[in-house]
Amino acid sequence: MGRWQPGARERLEQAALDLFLEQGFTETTVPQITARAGLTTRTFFRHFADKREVLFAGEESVPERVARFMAEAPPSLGPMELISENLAPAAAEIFEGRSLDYLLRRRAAIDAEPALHERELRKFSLMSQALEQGFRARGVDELTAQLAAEVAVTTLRIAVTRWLNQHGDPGLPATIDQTLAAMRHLTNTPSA
Amino acid sequence: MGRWQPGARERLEQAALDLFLEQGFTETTVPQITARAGLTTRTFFRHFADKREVLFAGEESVPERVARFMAEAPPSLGPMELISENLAPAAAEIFEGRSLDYLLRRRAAIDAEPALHERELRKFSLMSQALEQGFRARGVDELTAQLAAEVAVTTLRIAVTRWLNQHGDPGLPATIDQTLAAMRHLTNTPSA
DNA sequence: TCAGCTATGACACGTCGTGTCATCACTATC
DNA sequence: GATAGTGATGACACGACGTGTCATAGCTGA
Repeated sequence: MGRWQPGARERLEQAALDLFLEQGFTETTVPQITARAGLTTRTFFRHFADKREVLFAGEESVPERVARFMAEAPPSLGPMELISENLAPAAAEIFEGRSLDYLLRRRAAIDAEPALHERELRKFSLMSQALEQGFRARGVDELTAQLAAEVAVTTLRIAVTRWLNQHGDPGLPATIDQTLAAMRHLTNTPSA
Repeated sequence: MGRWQPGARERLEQAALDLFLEQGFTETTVPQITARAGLTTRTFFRHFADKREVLFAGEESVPERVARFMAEAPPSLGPMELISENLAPAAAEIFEGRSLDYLLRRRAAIDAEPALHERELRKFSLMSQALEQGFRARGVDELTAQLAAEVAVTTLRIAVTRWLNQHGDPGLPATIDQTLAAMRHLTNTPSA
């Protein structure tokens, strides 16, 4: 078994997530994962750069999709307009094909392990960099582009967290809208 | 040399930063660092949890200082007021005792290595969690507390980056004020 | 049938990080 | 000023991570 069996990557992802939830990330060794998937250790590292990456596969294309998304938007839209109108559809595209159950299990594994949490922070950082580039390509000045990118990513991240915490109760678009509204309300509050 | 020589920790930090800048983080082995500092490998890991941590020592106390800071602020201040008035002094306290030259060298090392960048993202994440707790302790609702904490940390992070990129040219407080103003302007822009 | 390509297996190896115990230096107490 | 205690360090072994390298097995097309 294993050699030339299709879906090696998927089998590794499945086995890894199961084991991480069963006995923890640190306690799970790569040989354990590959044994369950019917492969060898060396093959694991041919599919994934490191042990954490098995939970983040297939997300490498998000930044470039973000860039394309922004390039196709009407040039007249300001940064906040762009975020308001396109954050929800972009998020939907990112999560398409992933079941809520998988997302919740994945979330549980990530929350239990600081190393995985760090990897997720990098994912959002990369997304923010792509957004910043997109804003700058639309003529936004550097500082505003940085801030707008961070606002978008932060809003998305918090909204997704809340959405998952409620087991997907209000839809993701509705949660995003709520979060964006709260962000506006917060920053529009007069200060001092 | 080494045994009972005072300042082992500082010697390790110095040697590590030098080597990271000379030949890169990955290419630098822990034995190389300890050899330059006149110690053994085992001692390195008694002072730092892992190889990255040598650049982040002494920052563990930031979250609790943030919590104290917020508990002592006048209860009447809203989240954005609190950020506006206290972000700059808090930042100044964090960076006290670190020379600009050290901060720039450290920045260069971190920017050159994704693993170090990830560690820095975790630092900001911890800071954000502390801020969120502080806001909640002041009676702010959960969503607003999350957002306010992220806004504060994002503003601080971008401001520090810009400040360092300009070699500390306008002072850090001025840069923070500029960044906060840009954030207000961005989110106050009418949308759609 | 054969040649070429790609994924996998097998093995060796360097580095990271930890557990464990002995040893050395500083300190306090008498 | 001798001695016991405390805390940092040295020395060694070891498991896990991740990589380099070559052989091998399966698929593909002529």
